[in-house]
Amino acid sequence: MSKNSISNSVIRRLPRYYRFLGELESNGYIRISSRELSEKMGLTASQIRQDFNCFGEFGQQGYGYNVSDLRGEIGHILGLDKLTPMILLGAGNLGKAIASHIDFHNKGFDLIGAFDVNADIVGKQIGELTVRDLNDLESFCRENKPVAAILCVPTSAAAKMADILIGCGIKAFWNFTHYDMRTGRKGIAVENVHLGDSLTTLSYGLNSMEKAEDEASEEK
Amino acid sequence: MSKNSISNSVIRRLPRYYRFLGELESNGYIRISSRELSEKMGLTASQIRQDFNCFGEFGQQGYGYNVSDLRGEIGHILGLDKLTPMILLGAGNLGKAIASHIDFHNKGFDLIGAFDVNADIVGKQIGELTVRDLNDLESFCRENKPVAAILCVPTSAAAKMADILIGCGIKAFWNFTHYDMRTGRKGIAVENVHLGDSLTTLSYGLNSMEKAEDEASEEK
DNA sequence: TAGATTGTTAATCGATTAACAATC
DNA sequence: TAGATTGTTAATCGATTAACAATC
Repeated sequence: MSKNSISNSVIRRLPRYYRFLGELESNGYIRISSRELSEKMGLTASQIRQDFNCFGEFGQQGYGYNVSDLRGEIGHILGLDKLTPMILLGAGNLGKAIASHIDFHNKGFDLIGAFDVNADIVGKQIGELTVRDLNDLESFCRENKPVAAILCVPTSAAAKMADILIGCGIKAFWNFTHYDMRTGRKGIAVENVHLGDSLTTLSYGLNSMEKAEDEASEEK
Repeated sequence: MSKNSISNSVIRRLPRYYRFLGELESNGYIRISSRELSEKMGLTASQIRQDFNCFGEFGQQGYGYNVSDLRGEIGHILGLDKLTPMILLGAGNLGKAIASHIDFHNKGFDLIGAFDVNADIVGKQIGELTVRDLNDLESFCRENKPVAAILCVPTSAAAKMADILIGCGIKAFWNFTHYDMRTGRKGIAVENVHLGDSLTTLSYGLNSMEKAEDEASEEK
């Protein structure tokens, strides 16, 4: 390994760095110091310097970081300077919305196909894509070699679908089902989204806040 | 505070515990030990016991945990035993999909309204809701007192929209825009989803895996 | 050169794991 | 009672913060 493996905490912050640096660049920033960036992002300057130094020396003492260069480096680390072919499984409400809402090219992917089992959906358009029958999946994969997949199928179908896709050569899953795909399978990258858990967390946040306020007001 | 504040790491695991316990319950489990649960969830038994003990003593020595009771306790901690009225802002592709895809009642929320500025969308149905004009937001809030909001508006409109909503009494935000809502504003709960960052993280995972494999094959 | 700011080491803090006494 | 498993304390591990020498 070139730089012995990066911790998950750091990786989770990289997309946000990339996003902020993009905004800074559009706002005309040429350089930025770790202190200034820390204020904008709500982190410490120390953490920012530590994070960047996992990957190399991107800054210059007495000057700071060149915004455009740094953004380029992080983009490269994230693999955004090439396009991985991706397919969508399940073109219902959610799948369709994801497919049309996300700027895939800016995230390092190219959405090249969409599949569903529902005869009412097959043949419909999603942007420039025509939804295909799931029966055509294998032949499509042989021909077009997609490497990544979006799972928007019903949770009950997720595990089986994942196995089929791995058989077709898929190596990365963006999983929107409630099925907990175990990350760390041999040579498979997984990103579980779990919107339901996210909303549940919000419920906790709201309720614990209200509880704290109630207790504060009782203390008078 | 009853049990001095719970760490974020624990909170993030709670929805997943709740989900797994629900599945166990439907599969007929009456009791489960921390060891058995740890194997199913891919955690350590120690961590599970530590987590639960943040909130009280839910188990019984020599026996384990009663699945249904434990699920109830965690549900209560998460605030799932009441319904917080919630509204949707932005009923485009993504907003519509979220609204129809999520089981709000099981996450402690009740979706009671949807709003958009687009005349083509206003008046359309999302499930049982009719999309309203954004101009009607304030009067709707005065009358129906929603407490939570889903932000599916364009990123450029997010900051202003959030301020308006706070003015209308909204206390919890489920934010799907790219605007980084700073969590920890006075009395406001925020859950940022950032689908784009999630996909970017997948790109990193895929690319770093491929790099590792390339290096491994060079080493022969 | 003097001032600024990085890269990096050391100190602190927090979260996870291990161990075991308490007890069902 | 004996066996099992919790609740909880102590040990370890990892991540964040602070400090400062290196250097632009």
